[in-house]
Amino acid sequence: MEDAARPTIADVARRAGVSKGLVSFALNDRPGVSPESRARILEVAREMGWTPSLRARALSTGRSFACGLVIGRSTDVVAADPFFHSFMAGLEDVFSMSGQVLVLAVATPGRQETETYRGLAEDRRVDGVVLTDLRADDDRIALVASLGLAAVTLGRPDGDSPFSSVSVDDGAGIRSAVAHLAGLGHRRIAHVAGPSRMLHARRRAEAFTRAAADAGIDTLVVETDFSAAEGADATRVLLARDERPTAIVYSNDHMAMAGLGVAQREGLRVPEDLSITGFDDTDIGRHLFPALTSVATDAREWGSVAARALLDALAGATPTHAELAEPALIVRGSTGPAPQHHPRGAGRD
Amino acid sequence: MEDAARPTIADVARRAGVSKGLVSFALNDRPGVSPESRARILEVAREMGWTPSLRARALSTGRSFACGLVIGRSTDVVAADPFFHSFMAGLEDVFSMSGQVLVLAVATPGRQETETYRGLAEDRRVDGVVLTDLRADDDRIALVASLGLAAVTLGRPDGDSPFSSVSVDDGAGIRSAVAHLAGLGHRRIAHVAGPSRMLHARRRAEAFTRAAADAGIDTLVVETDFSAAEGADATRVLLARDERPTAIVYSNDHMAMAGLGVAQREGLRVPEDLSITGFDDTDIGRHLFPALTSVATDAREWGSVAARALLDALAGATPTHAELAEPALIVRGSTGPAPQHHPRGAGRD
DNA sequence: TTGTAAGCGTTATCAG
DNA sequence: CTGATAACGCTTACAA
Repeated sequence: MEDAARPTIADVARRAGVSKGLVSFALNDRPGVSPESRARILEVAREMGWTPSLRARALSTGRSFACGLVIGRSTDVVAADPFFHSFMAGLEDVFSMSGQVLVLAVATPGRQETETYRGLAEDRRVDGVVLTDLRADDDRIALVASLGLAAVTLGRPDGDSPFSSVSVDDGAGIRSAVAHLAGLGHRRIAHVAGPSRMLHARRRAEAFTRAAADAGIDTLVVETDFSAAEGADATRVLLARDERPTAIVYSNDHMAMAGLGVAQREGLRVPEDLSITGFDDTDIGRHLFPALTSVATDAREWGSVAARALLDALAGATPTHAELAEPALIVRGSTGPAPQHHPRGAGRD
Repeated sequence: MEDAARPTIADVARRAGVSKGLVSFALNDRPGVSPESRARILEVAREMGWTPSLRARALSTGRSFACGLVIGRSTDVVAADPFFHSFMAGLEDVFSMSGQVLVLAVATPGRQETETYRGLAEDRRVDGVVLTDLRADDDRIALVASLGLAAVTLGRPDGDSPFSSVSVDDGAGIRSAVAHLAGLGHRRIAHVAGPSRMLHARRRAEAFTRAAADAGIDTLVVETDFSAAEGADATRVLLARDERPTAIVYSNDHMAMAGLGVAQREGLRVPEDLSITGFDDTDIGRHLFPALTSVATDAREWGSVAARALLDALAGATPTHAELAEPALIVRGSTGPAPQHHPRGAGRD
C-alpha cells in the first residue's frame, strides 16, 4: 500500500513540467539548473512526498551508501568489550547524518573473517569498511584493498597501507598509569597484556616496558587474549610468584576486573596489598569496590572520527592519519601507595 | 578494475547459449528449466565467476536483503549490556547463512528512535526489523507495521501485534532465584527492577513479587533504568532501610555488579551479610569476588531464533510465537545462607 | 538551461 | 522450455 503510492522521479518531473534529468540535477544540487526550476522542482518533490529510491540510485551509481564493520570470531572476547558499543555509536553519529548505514557482520566458525569481507565486497553490500583491532602485518589491509573497498584503520598499521587511519596514543595512557603507580612508590609492577599480534595490545605492552624501565622499575609482562578468563589466569600466575608485584597494569578493563576478583579471592586487599589499573574506563568499573583506576579513551569520538575519515576516503580524499586526544588516567580506589614491605603473606587474615 | 571485469547475467547467457531469462530461472532454481540446461548454466556461471548483482536484484524485486536493529538512545544503558553482543551474534549466525545482512542503527539525540525507523523504511534499507526491549503499549509495533516493514519482537507484546515474537520465560528465572534464596533461609528479599515500562523488566518484577508472596517473604521493589549507576543507587537506598533485606535480586548483571560494589563499600560481606543475584549471566560476573549468582539466558540462541522468525515472516509465514528454553540459575559465591539475626551493623569490623 | 535517451543488471511477462 | 521485451527508478552523457 505504501509502496503503491510511492511517487517516482518521473511523477515529480511530470508534475513539475520538466524532465527526469532535471529533477535529478536539482536533487543532487548540481550546477546547470536555474534557481527557479530548482525551487519549483524541490517544492513539487516535497509536496508529493518524493524521496529518491536508494536502490535505483545504488544500481545506477554503483555505490551502496553503506559501510561495514566486521567483528572477528573473537566475539566473546573483544566485541564483548563495552568499548565496541560506544565506538559503533560514534560511527553511527556520523553515518546517520550522511545517509549512510552501518552494516554489522559477525564472522562465525562457518564463515571466517576473510570470507566475511569477501562476501560483503562480492555483493557490494558496502562501500567501505572499518578495520578495528589492527594486527601485525594485517592481511586484511591487502585483502580489503584488493576487493576494491575503501577503508579506515583504527590505529596506524605497521606496514604499508592505502587507507586513512585514526589512532589514539595508547602509550600515553599506559605511561600515565605507570607514572601514577611509580609515584605511589611501587617498584614491582606487572603488565597483563593483550595478544601481541594485535598492534594496540603490543603498543601498550611496549609502552609499559619502556616506561617501567625508565623509572627503574622491575617489570613483568604476561600475555593474554584480552578475555576476562585469561586476565584472571594471568593474575593468578603473577600473584603466585616469589617476588609478587605490588601493582598490575591491565591492558583492558575486563581483565582488570577479573584480576581484582582473583586478588580479592586470594585474600589480598586492593589497593593496600595490590594496586590495579584498567584500560578503557568501562562504565561498570567505577561501580566495583574498589572502583577501578583506568585509562579513559573516548570510544565514541574515535568512532565518529573514523567514520568521517571513511566518508572522506569514499569522496576521494587522499589518505590521512588522525591522532585523537591523549587518553587520561582516571584515578580511583583501586590504586594506592605501595605496601611498605614484601607483601607476600599479607593476606587479609 | 574489479568492477570492470565483473560479468553480468547477459554474459553468462551468451556464453551458455541461452537467454537471460533462463539463467535467472536456473539461478533461483525454479521449475521449467531442463536439468541439462541448469547444469550447464550453473557451470558457465561458476567458471566465469558470475554472481548476480544484489543491487539489480534489489531494484527489480523490491527487497533489500537486509534486516535492521535499532538501538535506542539508551545506548549507554541497555546496549552496553553484553547481552546485546551475543544477541547480535545470534542474529548474524542466521542472517549470514541466508544472504541477509544486519544493519545497525543507533538513535541519537538528533535522530530519535521513531525517525530512525522511518529513515530505514523510507530508504527501504531493510526488509524487516528486530524489536528489542519491548515496552508497554509499544508504539513501535504500529509504527513499523505502518511503514510496511516486517518485524519480530523480543518478548510477547502486551497489545495486538501482527508480528511473530520470541521470548524467554523471565519469570522462571526470577522464580528460581527467589526459590534459591528462600531455601537459604532468606525472609527479606528486595528486587532492583528495570524500568516498568519495559515489558521484560516488568515481568521480572511481577514474577518476583508473586514468588516472594507465595513463599511468604517480605518484599521490596525499587525501580531503575537498568544502568549500573541506578543499580548502585537503589542498593544504597535498600541498605539504608531499618529492616535491611538480606538478599537482593537484580534485574540484570550490570546492576548486580554495581550493587555488589556498594555493599562491599559499606562494609558488608557478600554473601555472609547480603546475598546477591544477577540476570543474564554476563561473562565478567563470574570473575568478580564473590562470583555472581545469575540467571543465564541464551542470548545467542535468542538471536538466531528471532532471525529465523523474521526470515520466515519475510517469506510470508503467518506470525507465530516461540518460547525459548527456561533460563537456569547459575549458583555461585554471591549467594549464601541468610544471616542468623538482624544483619544491621554486621559490617566487616 | 533543459530535454532525450541510453544505460545499470536483474526479474517478470508472454508469445513462440 | 526459449527468447524478446518491458519494467524497476535513477544517473548521466549528449543534444538542443
